[in-house]
Amino acid sequence: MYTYVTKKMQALAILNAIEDSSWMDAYRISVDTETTSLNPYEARLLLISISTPSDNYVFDMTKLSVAMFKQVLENPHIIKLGHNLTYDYKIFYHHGIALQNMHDTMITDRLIHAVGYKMGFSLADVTKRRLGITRDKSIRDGFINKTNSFFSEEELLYAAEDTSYLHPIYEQQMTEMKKLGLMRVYQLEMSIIAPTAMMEYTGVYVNKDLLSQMKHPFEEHIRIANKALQDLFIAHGAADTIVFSKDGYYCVNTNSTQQIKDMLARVGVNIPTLNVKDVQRWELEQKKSKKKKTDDFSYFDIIDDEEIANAIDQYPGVENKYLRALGFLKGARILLNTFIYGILDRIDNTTGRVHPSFNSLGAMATGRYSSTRPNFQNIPTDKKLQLLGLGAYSIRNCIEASQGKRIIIADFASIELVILAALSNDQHLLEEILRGDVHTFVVREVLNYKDITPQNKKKEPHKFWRDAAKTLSYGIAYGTTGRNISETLNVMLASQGYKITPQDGDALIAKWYSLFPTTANYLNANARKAVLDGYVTDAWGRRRNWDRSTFIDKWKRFAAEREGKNAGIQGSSATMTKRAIQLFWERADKTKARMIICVHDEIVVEADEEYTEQACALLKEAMEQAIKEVLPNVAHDVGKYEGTSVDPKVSVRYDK
DNA sequence: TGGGTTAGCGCG
DNA sequence: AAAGCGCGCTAACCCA
Repeated sequence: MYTYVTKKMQALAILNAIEDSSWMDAYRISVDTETTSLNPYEARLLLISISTPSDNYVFDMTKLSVAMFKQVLENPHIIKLGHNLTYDYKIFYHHGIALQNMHDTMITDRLIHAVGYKMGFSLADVTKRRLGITRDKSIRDGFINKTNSFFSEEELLYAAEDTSYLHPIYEQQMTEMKKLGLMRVYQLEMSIIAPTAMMEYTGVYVNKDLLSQMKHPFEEHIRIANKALQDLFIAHGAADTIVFSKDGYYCVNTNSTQQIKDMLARVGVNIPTLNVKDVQRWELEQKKSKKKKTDDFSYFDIIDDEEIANAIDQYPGVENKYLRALGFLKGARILLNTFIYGILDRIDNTTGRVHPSFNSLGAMATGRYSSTRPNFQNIPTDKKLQLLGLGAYSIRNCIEASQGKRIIIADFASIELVILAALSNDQHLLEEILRGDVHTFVVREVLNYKDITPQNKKKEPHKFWRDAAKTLSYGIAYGTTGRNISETLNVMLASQGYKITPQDGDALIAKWYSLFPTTANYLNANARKAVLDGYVTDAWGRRRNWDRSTFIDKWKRFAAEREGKNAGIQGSSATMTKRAIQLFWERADKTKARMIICVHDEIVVEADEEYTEQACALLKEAMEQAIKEVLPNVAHDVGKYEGTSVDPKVSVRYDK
């Protein structure tokens, strides 16, 4: 049963009645919008569906004005239920309405489930799972690009049902969250819907011309590296057929892992996989068995462009010259296709900006944000471009503050070890991190390299050891194994002439654990908890869950142990960032400063030039307060030491 | 032809 | 045989 509302007087009467109910404790309505587009700048509002706990209304927005909804939707005493409210927030904001007091049934279900495997969270999925009702999504899809203003009985009923289901879903969710101790993180998640929606709505200014200028040099690098590989395979007799086209000739599609592996086998390089990690593993084996070289040639003999030949020659990671050229080619290709064409294609026609989606529980197992279309959490650093011999260009520098504004970048510097130490309440580790230099300590005590001092730690060869110590400590926070850490360290320390066996790796982890037994206990306890209880929690009670029935497979169990060690750390880090986002949202002038990107432990804000100083201060304050609230046992030290102080940087672009 | 998966690589 | 955590995107590949 629902009421189809087309007349202004009728609509006002209904909205007034809802407003009158707001004196009730925790009075709630559910809200949904049907629009012609998912882009808030283009979307035409077709229907607004509202359900109270007892009645369903479908408002025909082709006949009614959205302004009359302002009072109800902004009323802080009325809870607004919705599925994926980030979207509805943007739609209403575009019409001058800022939703208040939201309960998002999609985010809440993600929070409750929080598992490491793929699960559906569309309204249809949640309705099916919780109420056993199957929904036909095709009716909803019919609203997109709708040109007329006639609504069928079926469409109206569908809209009304959608909102009516949200009430029983809400009741289930609240009961479950209270039982699971999730209320604190739930409040946090709901409070960042608005800043998340506004981050998407605001978008990021990208200098189109600057980014476009990068196409040609990247294409040249790719063309030359590709030609070099073709020539090599042909010269070494690996080519069956050579195809000639207007762009030159080729014997293999260098994009195809399968074809490349076949070609490599023909020139004597028999390798199972081509990713860097496996290649490094394979190369170590080759060295051990003293196989004779199959790549006895120079890039300078086959590549005319000296600079590119040199860049490939210097490209780090792997030794074998076929594989190195291939790695170089793949690196250049991903940058061109994903980040240059990919971002250019996403510049919005209406705003001239790029509007990525930020999914506040995209990393649904851990609590971190994810970013899509495009992903703004994996923009290459300038170092990557330098390695490709393209250091004259920068993708990050194409992301600019718009006219009269500034970009502010602030991150929690190396917060994960602080979190690990604080969660473990390991006074010794905290002491080393906060008042000393834990990596230098690990160099001396675990790696047994004694020449390092606080003064020379940034100079070679001491820096090598410090980097290795850093890798070991972070590896431990990720639940690394002896075998893995030995391989990683072998690559890092190869130039120093050191070799580490998997057994040595085990010994390093054991030594690290023996120096910080309290932290070791925390990590091992969480590994056990993941397996025995099927969940672990972060500092504010955020849970990550595992399906314990899979643990009869010991490899699944081992994976859960590693994940269990890391989940509390990564979850707490996400909680900290989100708390900072909320505090900044509460305190900053939203018309003068807005978050535009969030990369896990980094918050990027675009602010009016004259408001920059104040925005920096507010951001620093919000982030440092977040550290204190998430890690109360280090609150006393916050702001005093490198690991617990935040130092926002101001620029006209996203440079880091 | 179209959807789902895999391999590889970008970031924290 | 499987072995560091968390993500998303592109091209190739696989199958219907």
